[in-house]
Amino acid sequence: MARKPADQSVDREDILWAAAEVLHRNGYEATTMKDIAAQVNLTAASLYHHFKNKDFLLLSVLEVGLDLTIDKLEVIESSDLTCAEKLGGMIRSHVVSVTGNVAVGAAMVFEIRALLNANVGGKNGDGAFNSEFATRRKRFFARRDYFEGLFRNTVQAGIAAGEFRQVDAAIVTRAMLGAHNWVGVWFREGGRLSGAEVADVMVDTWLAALRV
Amino acid sequence: MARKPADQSVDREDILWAAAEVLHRNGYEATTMKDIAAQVNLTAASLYHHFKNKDFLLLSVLEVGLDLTIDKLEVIESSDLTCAEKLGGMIRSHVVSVTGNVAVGAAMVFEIRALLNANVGGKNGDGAFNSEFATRRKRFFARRDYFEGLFRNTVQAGIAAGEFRQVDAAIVTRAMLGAHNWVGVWFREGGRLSGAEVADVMVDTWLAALRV
DNA sequence: TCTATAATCGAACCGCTATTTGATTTCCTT
DNA sequence: AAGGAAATCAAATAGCGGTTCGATTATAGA
Repeated sequence: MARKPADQSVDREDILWAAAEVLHRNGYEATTMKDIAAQVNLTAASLYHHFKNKDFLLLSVLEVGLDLTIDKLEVIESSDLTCAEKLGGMIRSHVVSVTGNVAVGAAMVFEIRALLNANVGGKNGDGAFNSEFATRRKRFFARRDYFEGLFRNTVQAGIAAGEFRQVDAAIVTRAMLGAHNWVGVWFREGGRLSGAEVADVMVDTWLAALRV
Repeated sequence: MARKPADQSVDREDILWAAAEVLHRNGYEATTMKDIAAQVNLTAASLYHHFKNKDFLLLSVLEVGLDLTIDKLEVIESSDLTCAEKLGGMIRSHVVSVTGNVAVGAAMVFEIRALLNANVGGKNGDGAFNSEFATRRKRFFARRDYFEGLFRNTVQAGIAAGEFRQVDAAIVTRAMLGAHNWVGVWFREGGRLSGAEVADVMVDTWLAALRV
């Protein structure tokens, strides 16, 4: 009794982007599987062929977003630029990422709380799921710390090298990331500035804040 | 068939703080009326004597948080300090507010999307509710813009007065507010720094970023 | 003390949402 | 062409959550 399998041209990737978009718009809890499915012309039931359940889908979105961002940062970190040049590059890269894919950027920021609450309280004591989920979630948060560390270490190194003035690197780094994350909230394609231009302002601002 | 009306010592105010706290922990959609009620030893049904419904409760939390913050800022704005002094005071005030009541601070930031989605799509065409809600929501967003304007105008004035270097005031202001908002996410009472100390770092950072 | 009003509760209602299941269709490989 | 695997769907399930309702208790004023 199935009807219009139609396209059958939707893959895991498509669903991930669609989910990121809806998540950005509505937030995890307010996002229904139906919403996500509709975005790719599927029914909610079909999503379960691609993802174990809603929590895994969210986790996958976050993983992809974080991986993409980290990959670019690592290239910069392992270059032989000065700390100021490195930090500038990292800021630009991060902000461009956020403006380039607002959905993923915002999901990264706002849905992490949902990830924390997810799959605890053990509604389904389903060992297999919970175990894999717990592992991947833990790894995600570890990577998130690593991500923050990339920025913080660069700030710290710059201070040590005398390129930056003495500041509380941990706090300043978080201030920086907060500013970047917030971009995902207000940035709109087609506004006064492009993503790259916003990124330039950010680079300028933070290097000014740190200049000795 | 009612049982233990017990205390009867809970007022609207108590519920607001409780709601802010739960909201901060779980987010609007993941927060149930039962959760909020439990926080003040009530049942979900009882909340409806104090608030029309869940959306109004959220809105009230946001209104209170914003009002408190704006009140303090206005005092500073109408003083006769230099722009740098004003901006420093405003930053300190805002950050202290956020660290002092993380719940309200975070709710202000993270639950605004919920407010946007709330009460639209007209499940209940209930004219009275929807109309009052729409009005108050609109006013809330207007005040939110006003709040941002307080900072932006001070930055702008500082540039005009030659106290600050030439920057894109709109973007820098948003960067600033993003940094402050983010504090509500990571700050924990009893950590390495107090709220006031974090605020000091912020003031130092932003004045450094703007110094000519 | 008596009474009106406020605050509270338990229970029930209803809609919505994640998820499962079993059939059906499409697609790839041979 | 044929068969199996993959993708999709409709329908059903189960439970949760906001909200309403009527009854009960507390409280403040006359």
